[in-house]
This record gives sequence, structure tokens and C-alpha cells, in this order.
Amino acid sequence: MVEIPATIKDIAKYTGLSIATISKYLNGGNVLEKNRILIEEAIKALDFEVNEIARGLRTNKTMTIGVLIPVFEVFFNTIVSSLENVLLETGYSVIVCDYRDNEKLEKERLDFLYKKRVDALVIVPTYLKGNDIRKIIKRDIPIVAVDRPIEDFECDTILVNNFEVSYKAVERLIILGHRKIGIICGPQNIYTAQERLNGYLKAHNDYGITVYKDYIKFGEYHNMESGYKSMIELLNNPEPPSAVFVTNYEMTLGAIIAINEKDIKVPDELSIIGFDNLEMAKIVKPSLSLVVQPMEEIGETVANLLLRRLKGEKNDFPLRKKLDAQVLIRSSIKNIG
Amino acid sequence: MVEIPATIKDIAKYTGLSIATISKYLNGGNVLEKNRILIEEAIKALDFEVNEIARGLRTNKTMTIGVLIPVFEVFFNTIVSSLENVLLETGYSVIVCDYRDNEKLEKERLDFLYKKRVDALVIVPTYLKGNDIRKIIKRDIPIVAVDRPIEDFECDTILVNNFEVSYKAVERLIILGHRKIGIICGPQNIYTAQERLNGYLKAHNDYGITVYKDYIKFGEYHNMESGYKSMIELLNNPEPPSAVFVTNYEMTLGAIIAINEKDIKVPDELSIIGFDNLEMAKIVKPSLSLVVQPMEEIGETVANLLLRRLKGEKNDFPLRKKLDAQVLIRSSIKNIG
DNA sequence: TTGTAAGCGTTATCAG
DNA sequence: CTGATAACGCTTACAA
Repeated sequence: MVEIPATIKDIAKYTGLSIATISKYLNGGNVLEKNRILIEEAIKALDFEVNEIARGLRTNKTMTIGVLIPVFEVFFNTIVSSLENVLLETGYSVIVCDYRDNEKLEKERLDFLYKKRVDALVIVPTYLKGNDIRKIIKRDIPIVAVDRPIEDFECDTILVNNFEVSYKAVERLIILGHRKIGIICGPQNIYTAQERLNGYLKAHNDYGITVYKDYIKFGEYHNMESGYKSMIELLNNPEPPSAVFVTNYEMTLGAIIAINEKDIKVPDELSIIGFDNLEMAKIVKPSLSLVVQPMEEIGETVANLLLRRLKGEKNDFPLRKKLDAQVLIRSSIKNIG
Repeated sequence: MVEIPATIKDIAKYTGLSIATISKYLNGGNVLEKNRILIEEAIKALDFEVNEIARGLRTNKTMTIGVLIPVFEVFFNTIVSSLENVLLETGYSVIVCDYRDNEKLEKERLDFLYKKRVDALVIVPTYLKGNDIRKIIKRDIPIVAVDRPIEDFECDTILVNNFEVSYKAVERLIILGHRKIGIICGPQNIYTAQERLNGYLKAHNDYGITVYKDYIKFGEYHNMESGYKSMIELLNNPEPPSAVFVTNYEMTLGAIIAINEKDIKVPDELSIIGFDNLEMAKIVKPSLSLVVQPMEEIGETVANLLLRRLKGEKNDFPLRKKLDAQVLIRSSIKNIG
């Protein structure tokens, strides 16, 4: 059990070649056929694996990607998982840190990752601004902002079409005749929450529908109780909305529990569009209409972009891409024209 | 932006001391007061941080902990997050890999982590056996099994009292007069699922209550639809149970949706005990009785154990600890004496 | 194609 | 207490 890993030196000894030749082979250089065979034999026999730590010291690479997320929640987790799936294949490992929605921790953990000399960074920022980053990051490494842009900082950014998809969802309700449409939003300091609310507002504006302040509730993304409370408030309104759009998964869960508790009939008494969890939508009756974000695709997109940047491809820098979320219509909404 | 990090050499130059002295200082050795001040000044001035890669090459440490989990789900995520919280403070970083409940991937990613030369491993195993580990892990590093033991392998193991807590939950229902008690279990190849079922069986046995096969349903842990379906099956039974115990969070969610859909009155028509999500329990009406696992505590326990092992403290090896989950009684269960 | 040797930033040994 | 020096395992000119 206490086996010392073989080094290039051992391979050199075994084959009678120099370590330079072995190294060259390992890095894809040309070697005589017979030496190649010999080396490969040695590698097998000695169970050799390059020491990436040592290599990293020379090449100034750690083969490590730092990922900074607000919390370990299903949306981010799914992204991280698919990101990691791509990255691991190419030998990169991923260090994920959550900052628990905490401004101080957000900077500290960014600093931590930087000090760990990660080769690149993936950031889902909340409070972080360009200046914070410039203060912490001194080496020139690829940085990708995900889900939310980083204010005052030029870098690759992968977003979702929050505004557009929110517009479409609300428009759909309008077309079905709804005029009293509630929305449960996330905190307005978060980019995605702003965008989703703006889509709601724009749709109202475009169709000449009055926006009522009482129909707009603000919850918290990572707190299903806030979705529950917001929905209760909407329902307790003297003139309750005929439709409600809930703009994130955890809040949707809470909202549904509220509806059940109040024994509201969907879609007869209330139309509802939720967010982000296909599995739940499948089993809720009547089947839940949803905005679905392409989480896997986000992860893959970020990973592939990162790999290109790590290879030095900068021609399309800074890239700003919006991936499409979809409005999935099921039976939880109804025409009340 | 392209600033080259300062090295010990730079500090040596700045102070006029030798790199050996600087290194000694950095590692807590004794240095003359005036030199100490000088060095500290230099460190500040040059914004120096030790290069852990280089240090790692010498010391054979990466300051990295590998964590292998089945999937990114709330239970494991919470553990990982609290584990990481402790570990980061001491300078360790954490590489988390999920294997998506896939046997092949489970071995591959263990191998990946090992090759990354992590200083220690935290494993939540599913298919992994002692032989697999022995085949992959050659160096002598601390390994901690979490939530589930590793078959045929001697290592530290941190578990939850699944059997006991399940017994207590079911016993509670029995004491309230229930004789027809349904259970929705996880897959029987998973340790925790076996234990939870066994607790159910033992309670029945101890109280001389007949166990009906039809009241035992098997779902999947990471699939809420399986909880939904299982509950529907239980309810469709010609003689449905008067109480149901659901043994994991995702399945509990599905079960609740089924109950709502069927418009079953809780606890009048059905008593129910769920699993693992306090937040949800708070907002479901009537308030949901629950088995609550100490996820944060698990993470912290594992982290602290790991830190001790990494310091070489092996006196209590192999440690096998069971942490206490609690049965939290709320209003979703009723005496039908 | 292959080998020699310097160097990446540390730590550790051993004199001084 | 301090400093010179040899490692750690690898890559990379440069020379052979």
C-alpha cells in the first residue's frame, strides 16, 4: 500500500534512455519506433503517470479550474456538473467554492481560488465588480462570467435570455386574456431577477396593460418559503390575479404549496407558469407550464469556451452569448378571453 | 495585469537574507527580531504568497482533498458545502466529483482524483468495494467513507443512525395506533435504504405487527417521480395504509404532490412522515413530520476527522461513528388509537 | 533523434 | 541564527 510512484527517472533507467527523451515522448515528440515501444513497455511495467504537480511547476499550469457560485443549489449544481463532465475529460479538475450569498465571502473565495493558482475562473457573481477582480487577479487568466455579467469588467459572459423568455411567458398569458398577472421575482440586486421583471413589464407595456404594484412580489431565490409567502399575499389580494408567473425553482415550489393549501383550482381559478424543474412539472397535476433554462448546455458552453481560451484562442474575445430558455406550455394555464 | 508573483528569492533580495532563512521564517522557524520585521515588510511590499505548487513538489502534498459523491443533490451538497467551509479555512481546497450513480464512472473518477494526488479522499460509495479501492489507491492517504460504509475495506466511516431513526419514526406511528403503515424506500442496493427498511421491519416485529408486502414500495432516491408513483400505488391499494413513511427528500416531495392531487386530508385520512427538508416542512400545511439528518454536522465531522488524520493522528483509527438523525413530530400524524 | 544541463519555487540538510 | 546547496519531478533550449 505504500508504493512510491514511478518517475521519469525510473523510466529512463528502465529503458536506458535519457529523461529528456522520455519527456519528449510524453509530450508527443518523435522518438524512434523501437524506443517508443521500449518506453511504453516501461510505463506499463512501472505503472508510471506524470506528476502534474512537478509539470505544473515548470509550465506554470495547475490543470485546475476554479468555480465560484453563490450557493449549492440545483440550478448551479447542474451547470457545475455538466461543466465538470467536459473538463475532467481533458484532464482539468474543478474546484468549486460557494460563497453563500455573502459579499465578503465572495471576495475571499475568489482570492482563495486565485491563490490556488487555478488556470481559469468561472464566476457567478452577485456583489463582485470589476474593481474587486482587478484587485485580486494579477495574472492574466481566462475568466468567464456565467448567468450574470460582471459589472465594469470585460470578460467572456454566458447568459440566458431572461428578458426575452420572461416576456414570452407573460405575453402568452396576455394572449390568453389575462389582464391581472402576478409575478414573483427574485431580489432586484440580481441581474437575472431584474431581467425577468423587465420582461414582465415590457410585455405589459407593449400590450397596453396597466401594471399593478400589488401584483409584483419580491422573494428570494434560494428560499422556497419566500415563494410561498408571496403567493399567499397575491391570493389574499382583494382582487387577486388570474395568473401568476413565478421566476425561479425554489420559489415555484413554495408557490405551489400555497396554492394547494388554499385549495385553488388550477387553471380554472388561477393560471400559473413556474420555473426550471422539469421533473416536478411532470408530476404536478395539472401539468405545470414552465420556463426551462438550458442548464446542461450552459455548463457545456462554458467548458468548451474555457478550453478554447486555455489553448490561447482569443479571436472572439470577449464573447457574450445568450442561451435560449424555453417557455413550455402545459395545462396549468387557461384562456379566459 | 500581467504581474509576476514574487518568490522567496525576491524576498531574499529585498531583505539581503538568504532564501533558506526566509523559508525557515515562513515555516514558523526562529529568526532574529529585526530580520523578522524586515521579512514581513518585504512580504507586504512585494505582495508575496508561497507557491503551493512548488512547496507541494517538495513536501509531496497538494493541499487538496478529493470528494466523490453519487450526484449533486441537496443532501450531498449540504454536506460538501459544510465540509468545504471547514477545510478552506485551513488552506485545503476541495475537488468534488459526482459519478451520476454510474458504476464505471465511480471507479474512473476515484482514479482521477487519485491521479490528481489529493492528500485525502472522502467517498460516498455506491458500487465501490474494497478491492476496487486497493486496485486504484497505492499511496497511503486518509480515506473517509461517508453516509455509507465501503464493503470489505477498513477505513474511517461516518454514518447516520438510519436504522434507529427509522425504527423510531415507525414506532411513533405504531404507538399512535397505526397498524397499516406504508413505507417508500430507496433502492435496496444502497446501505441507507436497507437500514431504513430494516428499522421499519424491526419496529413491526417488536410490536407484533404483521408486515404487508403491498405496503412496502421501492422508489429511487434521486427521482421525485418515483415517490409520487409509489404514493399513488399505496393510495390505490384496496385497503390503503393509514400512515406512510417516506425515506428521502426527493421522494417525499413526490409523495406530497400525490397526496395533494388525490385530495387526501392529512392527517385525518392519512398520517405522513417525510424526510430531510426542514424548509419544506415549515410551509407544508399541515406541518410535516420529518426525519431530519444532521447534514452540516456530517460535513464538519468529516472535515475535522480528516484534518486530524492529515496531521498523522491515527490513534482512533478506524473510526466508525454514527451521527443522530432526529424524528421531528409535527401535525401531519394523528392518533387513530 | 537523443542527451546534457539549467531551472521552475520550495524545503531540508548541514556547515558556519 | 543563518546560508550554501542539493534535492523534488518535470520541461526545454541547446548541443551532439
